[in-house]
Amino acid sequence: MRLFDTLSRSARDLRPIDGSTFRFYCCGPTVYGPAHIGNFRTFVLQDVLRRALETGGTRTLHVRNITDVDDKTIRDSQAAGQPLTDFTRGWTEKFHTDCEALGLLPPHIEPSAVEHIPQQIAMIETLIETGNAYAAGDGSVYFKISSFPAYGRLSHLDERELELGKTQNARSNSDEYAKDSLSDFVLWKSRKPEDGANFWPSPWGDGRPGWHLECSAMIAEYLGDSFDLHSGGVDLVFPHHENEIAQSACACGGQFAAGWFHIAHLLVDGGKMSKSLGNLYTIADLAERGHTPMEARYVLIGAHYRKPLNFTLDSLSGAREALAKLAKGARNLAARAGDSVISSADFGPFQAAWDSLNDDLNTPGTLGGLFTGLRDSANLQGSEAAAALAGFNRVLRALGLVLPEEPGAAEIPQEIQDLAATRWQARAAKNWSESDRLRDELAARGWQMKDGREDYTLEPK
RNA sequence: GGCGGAGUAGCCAAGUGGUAAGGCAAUGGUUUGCAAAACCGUCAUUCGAGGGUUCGAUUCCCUCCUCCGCCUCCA
Repeated sequence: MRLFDTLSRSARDLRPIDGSTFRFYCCGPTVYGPAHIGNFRTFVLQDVLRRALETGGTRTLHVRNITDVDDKTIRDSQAAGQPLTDFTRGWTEKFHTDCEALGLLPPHIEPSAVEHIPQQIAMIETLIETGNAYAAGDGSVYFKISSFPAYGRLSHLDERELELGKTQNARSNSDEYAKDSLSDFVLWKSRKPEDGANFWPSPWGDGRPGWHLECSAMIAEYLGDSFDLHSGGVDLVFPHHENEIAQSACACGGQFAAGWFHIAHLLVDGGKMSKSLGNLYTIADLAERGHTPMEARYVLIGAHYRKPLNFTLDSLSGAREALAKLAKGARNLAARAGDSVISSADFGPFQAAWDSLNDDLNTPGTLGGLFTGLRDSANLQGSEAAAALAGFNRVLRALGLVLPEEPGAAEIPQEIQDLAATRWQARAAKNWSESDRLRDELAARGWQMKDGREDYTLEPK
């Protein structure tokens, strides 16, 4: 597996640095509302990466956090009149439901920020001891950027116009007086009235951890000072991941993340997604429009992760047809395979699809490879068909796609079956008007009758 | 303004220094009482615009246009 690394700006082979398990961390959701499809683009691509590694025989350790204490969770929990933990638990459960629907493998470890306050305080103490952080007069603690010369490497700060402190001058910020440098970022936020009951005691007084610190502390707890890959949406490159590097390098030593995997943003109808434009979709929103989570997953992997993806509702309909076509192809292949035993473990006609996936996670190329692979295996029989089907299924699992099943007769309501039978008789009697009327009635009830030469089938529309 | 990314058929979207995968939609045919479904076909002389390098560029270089993201707590 080769993957583009944000830090070195080059594709690198992914091999576990400990020689056995590929350990990676993903910045998880802030649980103050339902996650939207833009969030899920990131989580789905991270899931595909994991599945591809595992399909290729690499063991993984996947850590993804839950951000359950920050400005937004505190603000909205109070607006909802709920204790913070009750509020975030509800949204965490909703997130898990959506993840399962989208076929995301649960992370091996899913730590939450509020459950790691002591670790965060300990990390701040270390940073103060090493001279990388300082307590300000108001009870907040800040990271001293000037103490870490490597600051800005990930986001190429030295190549940017941003002169630390300059752009902040015009900004009104009540904390400014307390910082040595305007660019220093907060590790511990002193308690404020609007925080309500959400504060914790610390050596610097009551308060709560800063957002950036949460990830660093949880990474140190579960992955140590060095691990294989850190991942998130592109918007996290600066300042979040830049700050994590500074905190962790100074507090823990080690190399921190050996590689960085950032997923580009999702656009809707060619523009930015936002609530005010009414184009911010959740999984529930799509379900209301009759689209399944698997259709959403297909769309989300339909573009390369480093390119913006233009999401449209039409693309979901296209995904439905594409998934149905894959399912049909797989059924045809299975029928030709019969009871044959698989004799080889390679990908056969789906080798190109597998190669695409391992070439910087080229998911659209992989999807194309599935269709061409099915086309190229159209004449395979017996064990050759069985081997091809095995390759197809391995690639499909690596993508995390689950194909729609053909509806069984048992799922069709009796009254629908009766209507269909009546129509079939009318049709046999060449009573075309009655036949067409019953066909329309079935359609109105959501069922499509497909006429065959000897028999018919019913499918939900 | 700085940094980063993107512009490929009606839509979504791969890819390559040697002449454009795949999906959706559309459309022709077979089939059908008519449809649908199914099956077999068709569907970019061209890759934002203009220059340059090259035997040859969509792919490399330059300029320009447009769009998106980040620039202190947004995946």
